[in-house]
Amino acid sequence: MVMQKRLDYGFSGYEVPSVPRASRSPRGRGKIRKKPDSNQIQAFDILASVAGNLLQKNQSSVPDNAASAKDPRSFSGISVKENKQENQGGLFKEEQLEHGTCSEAVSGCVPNLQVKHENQRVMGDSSLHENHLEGQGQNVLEREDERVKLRSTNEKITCIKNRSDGLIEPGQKASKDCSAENHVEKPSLEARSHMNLNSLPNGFGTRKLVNRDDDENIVRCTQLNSKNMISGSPGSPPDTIKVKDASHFANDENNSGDNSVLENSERMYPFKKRKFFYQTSSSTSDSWSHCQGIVDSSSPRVNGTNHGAVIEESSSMADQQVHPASKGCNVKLSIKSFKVPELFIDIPETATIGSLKRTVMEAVTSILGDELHVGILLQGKKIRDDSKTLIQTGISQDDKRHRLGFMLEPRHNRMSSSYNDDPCLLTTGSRQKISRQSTSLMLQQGTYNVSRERSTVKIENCAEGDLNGVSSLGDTSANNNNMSKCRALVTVPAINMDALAVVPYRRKSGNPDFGQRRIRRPFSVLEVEALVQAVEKLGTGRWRDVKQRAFDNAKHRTYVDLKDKWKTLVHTARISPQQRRGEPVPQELLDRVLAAHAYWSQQQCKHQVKSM
DNA sequence: GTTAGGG
DNA sequence: CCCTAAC
Repeated sequence: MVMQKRLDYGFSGYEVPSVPRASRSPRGRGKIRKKPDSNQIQAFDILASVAGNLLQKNQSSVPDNAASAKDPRSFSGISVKENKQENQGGLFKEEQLEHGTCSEAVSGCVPNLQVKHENQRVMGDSSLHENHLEGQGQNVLEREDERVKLRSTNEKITCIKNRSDGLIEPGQKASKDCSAENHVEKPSLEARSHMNLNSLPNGFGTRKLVNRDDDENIVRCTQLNSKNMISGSPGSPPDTIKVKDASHFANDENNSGDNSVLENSERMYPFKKRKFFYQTSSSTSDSWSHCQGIVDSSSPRVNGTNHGAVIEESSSMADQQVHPASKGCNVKLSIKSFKVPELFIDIPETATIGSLKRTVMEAVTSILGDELHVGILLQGKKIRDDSKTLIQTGISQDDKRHRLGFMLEPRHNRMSSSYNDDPCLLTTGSRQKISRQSTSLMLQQGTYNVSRERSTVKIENCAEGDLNGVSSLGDTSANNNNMSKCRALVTVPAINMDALAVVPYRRKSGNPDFGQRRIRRPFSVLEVEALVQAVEKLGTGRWRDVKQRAFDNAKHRTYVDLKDKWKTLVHTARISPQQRRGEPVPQELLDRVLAAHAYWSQQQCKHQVKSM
């Protein structure tokens, strides 16, 4: 579907100047007040917080799967039996496509995270900058049973298949240093990556990385013929393009078209500001769908198979550890990595590594952006009794291999009940699946145009990031091909934007005590376009209508959000491109913003004058 | 419940 | 995004 005709810059397309109710004169409404303290970190979970920082820093860091190879159950969310398969056995699947494919596990390691108990001192690198996706970390490829696993220490995911792309090939030997097995079960999450929509030329093949979760954590890399992507010529391999969170955000049916929006996401979530709240929610279901953290004894390197997957006390401490009785001995833990749900990524071959990183990061941050609970696993078992001391639990003992694991569990995992306004609302049936893997959105290869079949896209994910629905702009440009076809594995009947845009947290329903700030969800270019279009038509001051018209299905976008976005767009349009941040908004859109803004401002003035 | 604005 | 006065 195409995004709607572009409006002429003329104002002919504007609707009759309906001045907003009671022409609001510049009455100073807002008032200055002290900023809420709500931001204070509340009962927090240092682990979560640290993890957030780390992620923030390493934008694309992907958690390491490695972990508990021994205890697959730790990840979970998924059925236990699946877990039992353990790694080696076939968790990786390879899929071949006509044009070649490859499967790989994608995993990344979060930089070492060290947590010192007692004093809660966090060591380790926590200073990451915000936008540098590149450059850190090294990719490690491992080959296993003909399957290639890719692991990255920091944030890279490499698609191994085509040489043409210059990526590492499976056969190539890559340095490996990361843990080897990580096939633990994890929830799957799909992340669509539409990389720079604007910058990608049309018609490029798309590479798809799929990390599947079902029982296997695998990532498939599929190459598509560029031609196919574009035209979808018959006989061509099915496009496996995925839609990111498949969220279509708004569709204005009336507007001749849908305003579907593709979301580009290239932004990072502001973990800096994010707060993690400790949730006591009881259900620590066995499904740790989100992330699992693995604490590893300090040293990064591991042996053969378990690189860093297991947690140990830091060696330094280990030596000192005395028996349980000894008090006063701090336990140092180094969380080597947190595991995240599987990621499903489709990305054009032409996308840059940076884009890929961003995409992955986005997916990861989306997951982590949720309200999290930290779960502790000791030798595969979840420790639920929060009142136990480390010593009692055995963590402080000198056993060097505690296999202590940290997991980040999204709150909504357990839910099932209150999902009212939660986007995650899916039908019961689908919910079941969801509960199984709360964070995953899986799309299956298929050939269909997302834009039209949105309703069938399914999602199970908690990603908050941008999940707005998106549909390809038919003609607009480079984006078209990107996501021309995708199908969700799990399908939920008619999902609405919400479903697509799964927002993990429930703000008000949960613990009222902790009003959590909503996660930041930058507007995608498509959303901006939809907004602009609506405002052009309706004018400023009718945000509710704008919302209804263009973002009706995007529950996560309130009219206030739209109003705010418009405000920022106007501001953005007025500043120099160099000063703009975030995902670039096409100048053309900004021009429209200014034009519409000027027009409606004028209308408002006229109206006011008239009424005087 | 909306809108407008400052934070 | 949040918060809230003013509607």
